[in-house]
Amino acid sequence: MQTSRPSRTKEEVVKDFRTAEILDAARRVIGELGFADASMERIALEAGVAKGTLYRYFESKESLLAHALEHAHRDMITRSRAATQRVRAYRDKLREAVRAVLEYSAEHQAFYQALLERPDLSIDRESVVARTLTKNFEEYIRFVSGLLTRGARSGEFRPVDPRRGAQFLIEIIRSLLRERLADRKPPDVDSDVETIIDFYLHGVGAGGLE
Amino acid sequence: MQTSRPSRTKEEVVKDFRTAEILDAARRVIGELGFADASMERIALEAGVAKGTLYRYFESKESLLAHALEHAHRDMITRSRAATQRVRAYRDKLREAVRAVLEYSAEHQAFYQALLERPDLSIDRESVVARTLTKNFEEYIRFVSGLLTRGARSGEFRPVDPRRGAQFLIEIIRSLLRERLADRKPPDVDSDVETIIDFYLHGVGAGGLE
Amino acid sequence: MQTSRPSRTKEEVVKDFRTAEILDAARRVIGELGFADASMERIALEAGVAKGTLYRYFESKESLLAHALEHAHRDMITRSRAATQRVRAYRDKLREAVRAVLEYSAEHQAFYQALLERPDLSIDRESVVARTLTKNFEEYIRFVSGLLTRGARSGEFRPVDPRRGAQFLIEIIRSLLRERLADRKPPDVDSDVETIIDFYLHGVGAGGLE
Amino acid sequence: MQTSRPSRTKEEVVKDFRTAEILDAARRVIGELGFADASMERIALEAGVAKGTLYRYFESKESLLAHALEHAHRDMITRSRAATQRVRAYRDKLREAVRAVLEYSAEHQAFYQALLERPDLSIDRESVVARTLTKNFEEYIRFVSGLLTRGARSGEFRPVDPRRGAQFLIEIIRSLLRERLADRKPPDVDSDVETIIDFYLHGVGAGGLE
DNA sequence: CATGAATGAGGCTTCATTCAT
DNA sequence: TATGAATGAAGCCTCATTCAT
Repeated sequence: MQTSRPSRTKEEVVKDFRTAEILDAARRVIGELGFADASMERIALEAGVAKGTLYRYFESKESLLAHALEHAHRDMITRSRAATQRVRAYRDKLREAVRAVLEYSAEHQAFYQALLERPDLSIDRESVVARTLTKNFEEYIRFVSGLLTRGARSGEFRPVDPRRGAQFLIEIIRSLLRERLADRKPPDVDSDVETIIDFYLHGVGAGGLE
Repeated sequence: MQTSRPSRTKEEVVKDFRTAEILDAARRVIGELGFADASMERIALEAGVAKGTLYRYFESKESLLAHALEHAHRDMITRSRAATQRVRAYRDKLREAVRAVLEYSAEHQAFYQALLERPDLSIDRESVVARTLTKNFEEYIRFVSGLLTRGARSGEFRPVDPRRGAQFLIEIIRSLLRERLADRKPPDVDSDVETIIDFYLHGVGAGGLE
Repeated sequence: MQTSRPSRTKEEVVKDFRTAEILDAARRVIGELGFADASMERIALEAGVAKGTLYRYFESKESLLAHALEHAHRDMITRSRAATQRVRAYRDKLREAVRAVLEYSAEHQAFYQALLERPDLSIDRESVVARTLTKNFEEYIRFVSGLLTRGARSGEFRPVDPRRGAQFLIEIIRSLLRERLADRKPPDVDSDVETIIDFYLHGVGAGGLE
Repeated sequence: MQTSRPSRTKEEVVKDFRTAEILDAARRVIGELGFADASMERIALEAGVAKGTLYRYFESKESLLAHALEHAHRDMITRSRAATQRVRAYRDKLREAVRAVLEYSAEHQAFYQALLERPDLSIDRESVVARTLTKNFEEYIRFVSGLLTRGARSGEFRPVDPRRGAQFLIEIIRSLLRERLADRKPPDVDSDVETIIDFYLHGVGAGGLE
């Protein structure tokens, strides 16, 4: 009467569930305290498990943090891709990608900064966390620069170096994100999306010859 | 013929020299290992002094790091201001400010990132270091937004929110900086300056209606 | 037949046992080296645990020392009270209180001095340890001066200032204690008790007019 | 014209003067902060000399503290002896000795406690300081017990163990001293002298049989 | 002789990791 | 498998002592 041998045993399901719980807890703790003060103790507390349990799911703190980043990154990039597919024009795709990021961040608060973070002063540069950040960052860069490349081909964008262009967009988003996170009552997402897109498309120049 | 105003005793000169040596050592260590792993032990080693000696010059690790940031920030902003005064047009002022930052960073490598850094995931958010970063960042924001405001009045720039505009520029510079720092052989500064200015003034839009 | 109220889990029992072990180790170390040289390292060694373990039981060195004092003080005052209740006459109560102290100290050696110690030259005067000493000392003062007051009312004692009288008794005890502790073979307790009581009741005067 | 070769050269006089200055400074610092917090830095500051200078006069911190104790002890015992010689009766001698101590302590405040201090919890027991304290204490004990012995021979005192009797007196004095030092406005010396002498001669007993 | 900058041993405390239950 | 007590390396800081000037 048992269901036809599921591809995953009950143990595996439980394990995956716990893993996700822990990663979420890590996300919350990092968001609240920052990387530097996110201790295993605190993460365990937040996850409602014992400290030792964390080591049954992750081999080290480094690994746990790296997975937490990866986890959130997956979430975010999935949303971004989905959002861009709902519209046609590349300007609109860009707009929706920006909106997806801002919305995601609104849900996950401060932690989110780390997603677009690069290997930074704060983190041991040889570390797994650093490599994960770099990898995630690169993936997002490729995603955005893909939009730019195809948008340039379609004539909607100037033919700028797409990698550079993508980087710039990401930085601008992060900058605005930071403000939003600092604000107790940030403006609504739409208005910030427009600010970014307007600036990103037209720059600050008055339009005359340079 | 010698001036009768010694103004600084030999001891003061020596003290200032040592202070600068330590700050430079700190700058190198932070550049190499990041904030999180910059220990007093390591800084002392780099400076060629004993651990205890650091405490003759700075009352705590926090204070030392904060001063290292401040020290570099002063250098950089001084250069930026000077550079902008050598030219008239606001677009040129902007260009020279960007160049000053890139050049300064070329000399001080990775540490430099911290200068434009804001209180970040890596750093205890209540700390003196965090406050110093915020202060420095705010000062640079005011400097750039001053340029934007006056440039807008002169008709060279669109009337965007100057604080936002300044933030965006700084983020773009940081983004490029990061690439330069990662590159073993970064392109020459002029070319990167043009990339930034071009993007910053015109955006990536093709120019049609949005 | 067994009680159904476990009241304390096995973990709590173990915890209490360890706590007591550590406090005893601290007591020995303080007794051996004095407060000033009682380091956490040394206490951990004496207790047979790692340095870090101490911090699972006490939040700081101060707290550990303060609890060690408190721990021993509780022991001692409990015994003193019990001893005084076994006899009627106030002179006898006094005698038994003195005996309790001397006996207790015989068991706990040098550390014991600290129990009757007041915030002293050796200890940071604002510290928790200092406050604990003061508190303990005051409690003992009240206990003794209670005996004096009631004994005076019963006509057994002269109506001296009871607080002063209590202080004097404690100091006399301490003085004798010190000798006992210094001696490898102190005289038996009874004889010292009589010495104290005799002196305390009659003074050194020959009895004529002053 | 120079005075006929003084027994001490000018250098020696200066040296002795400096030595005394430093010892006084140490006395003040110990009185203010206690032994545990009396650092060489602080003593040098108080004495108005450089830290290194202290080591020209004393070979170590230990030695300096021991000499400071010795120095103050000499002062005090000299006064006590002188005071006892101004009167005949042993009860009066005792009274004057007590008064000398209280008066001396009024001048030198908290530091004074250390004079009657015995090797204590606070101090490394093998140390020079500990040995100095013991020595000083013993000397004072001998002084007082001499009074008691001779007073007993003259019939003024009961024939108690003179060493014990001396100890008890010293402890009683210390106890009162402590109160005086804690009080912002201690009662006048005379009244405390009488309290001590009254208690010391007659005890607290009501006079009936024990 | 005097100075005070420099030293470095040693003290307190934190926290990632291990392991017996 | 989960726990959390125990561990000890490593970090920050203090201060007695030394020594070049």
